Amino acid sequence: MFLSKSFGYALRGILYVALKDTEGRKVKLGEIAEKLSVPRHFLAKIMKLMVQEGILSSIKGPYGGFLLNENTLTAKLIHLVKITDGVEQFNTCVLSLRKCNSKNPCPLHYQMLKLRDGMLAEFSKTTIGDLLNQETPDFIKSISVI
Amino acid sequence: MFLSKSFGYALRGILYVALKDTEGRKVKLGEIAEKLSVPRHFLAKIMKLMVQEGILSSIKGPYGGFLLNENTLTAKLIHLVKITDGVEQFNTCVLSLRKCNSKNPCPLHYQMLKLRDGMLAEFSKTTIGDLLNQETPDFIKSISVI
DNA sequence: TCCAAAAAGGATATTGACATCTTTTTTGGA
DNA sequence: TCCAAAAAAGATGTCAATATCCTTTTTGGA
Repeated sequence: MFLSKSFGYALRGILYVALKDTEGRKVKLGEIAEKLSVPRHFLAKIMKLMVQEGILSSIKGPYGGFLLNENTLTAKLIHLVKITDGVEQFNTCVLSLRKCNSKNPCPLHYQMLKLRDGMLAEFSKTTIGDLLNQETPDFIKSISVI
Repeated sequence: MFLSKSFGYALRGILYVALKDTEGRKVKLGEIAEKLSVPRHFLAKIMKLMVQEGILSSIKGPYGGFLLNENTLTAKLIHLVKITDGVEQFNTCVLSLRKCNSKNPCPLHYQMLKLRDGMLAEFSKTTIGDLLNQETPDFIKSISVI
C-alpha cells in the first residue's frame, strides 16, 4: 500500500546485494532476480537507477555485477522512495486537491498530516544499514519469500 | 498517496450531498461533478457503489438525485476505502510479500505495522458526520477547489 | 585481438486505474 | 399514455506502472 512495487524491488534488491557482497564478491542481476522472484529486466532498470544515484555500484563485463559502495549502508529509505516513486507522495493531498494546505485544509488534512509526518520521519531516518542491523531470524528468507 | 482517486471522489461526493441535501432537496449528479470538478461518468459509478452499499440513497427519474439516508452520517471512512480501494490495503506488506507476518517479518514489518495501525484506527473511527462537524472556514470550498 | 558475459539502454507488450461515451431503466408530470 | 429527465448499466478509450524482449556497450581472459 502507498508505495510502488518498484520501491519494494529496489529495497529488496539493495538488501540482497548487501547480504551477499562479502569480500568483494559481486552479485549478478540474474541471481538477485531469481532469488527474490522479481522480474529480471524490470529489476535491471531499478538497480541501474540506484547505481546512477550513487547508492550502489556496478561493474560491467564478465565477472561483473553489483556491489556496495561507501554510500549504501547510510542511504536513507526516503532516497529509495525518491528514486522509485518520488517524494511528492508525502506532500500531496489524500483527496488529490492541489490547493489543500493549512490555510485551506481539506476535510482530512490534519488527520493525514499527522500520519504522513510520522511516515516521513520514519523513512527519513531509517537507513539500509539500520534494516540490516535489526535482528531478524532469517533475513535473507524474509526478503525472498513472496 | 496510498489512497486512490476514487476514494477522494467518493468522499468529496458524499460530503457534497450532505452539505446540499437540506429539507429533502435531492442533489443531481451533474451538479456534484461540476462543482467538484470531477469526471461525471466516473463519479456516477462511485456514487452508485455508495448507494448499493447503503450509505447513500438515490431516486431515479425527473426530480431525482442523491440524498442522505440514516446511515450516511455514521458511515466510517474505512467503509469508503472498502468500496473504492479494498481494505486489504491496510494488511498487505509494503514490499508486496504475501508471506510477511510477525512470524516471518519483512525488514520493514514493524515500522509499517505501527504506521498502518495508526491509519486504520483513524479511518475506522472517523465518520462522515465527524468530518462535517469539524470547524472549517469554508467547507464547501475546501472540497471543491482542485 | 577476439569472444563471451555482464550491465546499460531502448523498444515494445500488458494490465489496471482512470476516464468517456452510449444505451437502458425508472418515474413524475403533461 | 407519452415524454423528458435522471440514475443505472454497459461498452469503449486512455494512460501510467509494470513487465518483457532485443540491441548496445563494456571488459576480463583465452
